[in-house]
Amino acid sequence: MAERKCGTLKSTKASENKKLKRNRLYDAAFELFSRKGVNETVVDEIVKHAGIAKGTFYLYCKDKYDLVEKIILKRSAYVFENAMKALAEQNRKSPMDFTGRVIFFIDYLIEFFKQNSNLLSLIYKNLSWSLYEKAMNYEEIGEAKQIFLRHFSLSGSNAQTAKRRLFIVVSMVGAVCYNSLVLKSPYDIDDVKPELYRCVKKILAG
Amino acid sequence: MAERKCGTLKSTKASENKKLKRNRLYDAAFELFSRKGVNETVVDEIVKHAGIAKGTFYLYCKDKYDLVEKIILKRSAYVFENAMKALAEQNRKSPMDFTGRVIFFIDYLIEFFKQNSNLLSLIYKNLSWSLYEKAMNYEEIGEAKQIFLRHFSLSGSNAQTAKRRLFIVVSMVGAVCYNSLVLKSPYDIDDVKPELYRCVKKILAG
Amino acid sequence: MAERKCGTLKSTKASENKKLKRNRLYDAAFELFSRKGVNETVVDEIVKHAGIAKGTFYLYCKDKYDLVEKIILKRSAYVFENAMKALAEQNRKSPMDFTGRVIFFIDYLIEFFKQNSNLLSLIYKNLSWSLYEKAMNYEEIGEAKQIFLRHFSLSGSNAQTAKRRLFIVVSMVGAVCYNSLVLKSPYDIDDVKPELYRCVKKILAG
Amino acid sequence: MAERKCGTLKSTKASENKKLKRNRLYDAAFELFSRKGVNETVVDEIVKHAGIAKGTFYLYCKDKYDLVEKIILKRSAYVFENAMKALAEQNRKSPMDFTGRVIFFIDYLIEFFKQNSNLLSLIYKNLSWSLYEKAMNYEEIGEAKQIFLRHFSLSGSNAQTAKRRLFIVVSMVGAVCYNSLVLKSPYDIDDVKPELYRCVKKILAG
DNA sequence: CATGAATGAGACTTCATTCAT
DNA sequence: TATGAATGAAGTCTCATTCAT
Repeated sequence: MAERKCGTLKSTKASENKKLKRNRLYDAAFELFSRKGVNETVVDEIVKHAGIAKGTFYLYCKDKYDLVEKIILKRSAYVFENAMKALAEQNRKSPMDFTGRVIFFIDYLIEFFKQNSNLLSLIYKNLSWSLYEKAMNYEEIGEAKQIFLRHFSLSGSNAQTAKRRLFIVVSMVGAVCYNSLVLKSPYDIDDVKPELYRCVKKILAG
Repeated sequence: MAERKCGTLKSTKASENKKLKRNRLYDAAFELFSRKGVNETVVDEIVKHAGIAKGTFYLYCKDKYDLVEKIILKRSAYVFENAMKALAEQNRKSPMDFTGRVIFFIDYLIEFFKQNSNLLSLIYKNLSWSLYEKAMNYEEIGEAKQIFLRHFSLSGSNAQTAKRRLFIVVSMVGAVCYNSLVLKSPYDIDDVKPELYRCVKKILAG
Repeated sequence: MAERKCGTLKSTKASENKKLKRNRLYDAAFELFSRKGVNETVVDEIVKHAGIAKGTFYLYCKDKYDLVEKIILKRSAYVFENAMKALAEQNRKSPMDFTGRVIFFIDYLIEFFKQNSNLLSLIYKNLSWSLYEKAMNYEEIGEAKQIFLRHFSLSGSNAQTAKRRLFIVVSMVGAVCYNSLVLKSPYDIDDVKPELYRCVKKILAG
Repeated sequence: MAERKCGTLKSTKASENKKLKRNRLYDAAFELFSRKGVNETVVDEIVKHAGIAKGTFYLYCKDKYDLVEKIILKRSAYVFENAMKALAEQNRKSPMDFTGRVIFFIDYLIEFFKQNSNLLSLIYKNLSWSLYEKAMNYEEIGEAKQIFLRHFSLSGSNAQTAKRRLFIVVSMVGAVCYNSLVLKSPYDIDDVKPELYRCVKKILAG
């Protein structure tokens, strides 16, 4: 009887419980996907690490690949949000020109991925255009892109050129990071950084 | 006497047959790996397409992943060899400066991968530092790298900086091509090319 | 309330079902292992006979050889337990001296294996010292050994000698049974029995 | 032309060569069968070790199991022949009674198998009544059995009893050796020997 | 909502045997 | 007689997904 009264309370508790389970699932999956790769991680292992039943897995996602995308989007949004906040804060303290702001933003991401190369690896290995588009629909992520493009449109540049230039910068920085941090190429990211930023500046210089 | 002749003929026929089989295997596997991805391609399908028996598959490679590497290395060496030849030929006809030669080389590769984006996809999705090192041990591939670095050493630049600059250029070009040609991002490679080459020039300019 | 009852019922039903499946698996595997040998029995056949899916097989054992051991240990323990019970019962009805009890015990086993030579065959063909040790950790099996040794220690004999004598008796009886019942040597076990028991008595006589 | 003349010589050479190949095949197979077991040894490995081609394997035996039997019979005959010779020699030097001769013979075999437990293992693991009968048709092996039985018939004993007694002794000694030398039971053969010979004597004593 | 036993298609790989040379 | 590349049936085991409870 008491139980019936607590209907609302119960559902709240249940939904909290659900959220908790989802987080455990996401974290366990991320840890395994990063460490072993998506194909090499089996659902059995994920649910065991998450402490949930196998059937429950399919209550939270369509399949393993759907889960990868969800995790990537969630974590990427989080990083971008923080990067934007840090940029705003820094800019408030000591205003920077456009190139300075871009470099600051890139540097923030590089420093983050230096500590979280797992995530970078996961993103790169599961990249697709469809995922990229989904990401752009996230407010936290798409905003950065818009700011970049707006600068060029304000400075009277051709919008197409601006987009392509962004595309090249992102490709370049991403690839260099991936090679350095994930493929463990012999080029340490800290050694490459000066040269990399020099390149970014040159490209942006128009 | 007839017998002796037969002996030679025999072994020739057999080894020709063997070569033929290997090529059929490599081609069938490449077609499937490119079209469907390595993990999604099953050995059964490869051998059916190649018209060989399943057991024969394991006569030519340790397993599916060994085959991927063999195919990538073989095809990459082939492309690089041709690119080097074309560069030499073109340079003979109308000599170019260093930057011109680099751009020519890059352009040759881009044009090739435009027609063979399957190979580019296969390479990227199976890239690892170990594979990269194996590639560099191929005369046809490693040579291009050496030529690039030699230029910088001759021009009195710092060797470390030269290597890093090469690393950045390769990362950038590779990523742009991959995104354009494989991920089918909305940026057509031909539209991006001018901007891309402008970036390459700026980076090389020192 | 009804729900709570259901809960118990559910788990009972499920676990009963599970036990049933396991027994079907064990029985089918035993039948095939005995009739055709372990190596000649394929998992496909076992699961077909047991009426379970292939995957289910690996829910109950690591592999085919793990299953053999499990079956041998389970059945051996069962036989030994019954032999001990029969011995106790018989001794209660008409008490026997030590040698008499040993012969009774051996005779019980021989009569059992006469009807179940399949099991004897399976045991012998998959015998190893490690399996022997696992068997000795079974209460039902190890106990018989202890009783035998205790007799000698009580009668003041050397413990080492007792153990070796047991070892010889077990080896002898086992081999004679195996040759007679499994290898189908022309020596019928019933014809050899008198001579065999005479040997046992002589050996035990000290 | 010269070749044709040498017909006889050639065939001799060829047959010598053939014999050599057969020996290499037998020795390589024995080494592998002993070390890894018959089922775990693949034909490919045998021929590689023997330095012959795969197809040649089937020129010398029907299949792997046929080869095992051939090897066992050949080696067993060799051991028995030597044991008989040693017994005759020893008996000439200092004549022994029947039991003494049996023990000498057993001891010779045990000492041999102590150095060649591989062979004992191979024999036991591939024992069948049909193989036993083939062995008895070998002069070198069957003779020992006949001598044993003749003794009993001369001493007026029942022939059936004699055969059974032999059967029990052989079973007992064989099993004890197998357990000690092959299964590596904790009972060292040298420790068990005195007790074992005591048992043999008691059994033979009638 | 949650569970986890059961499923079974299908993956990879091995290897005894054949047969054209 | 000798070869060894080719065969392909047969083997073991995995794992995403379902569904009765």
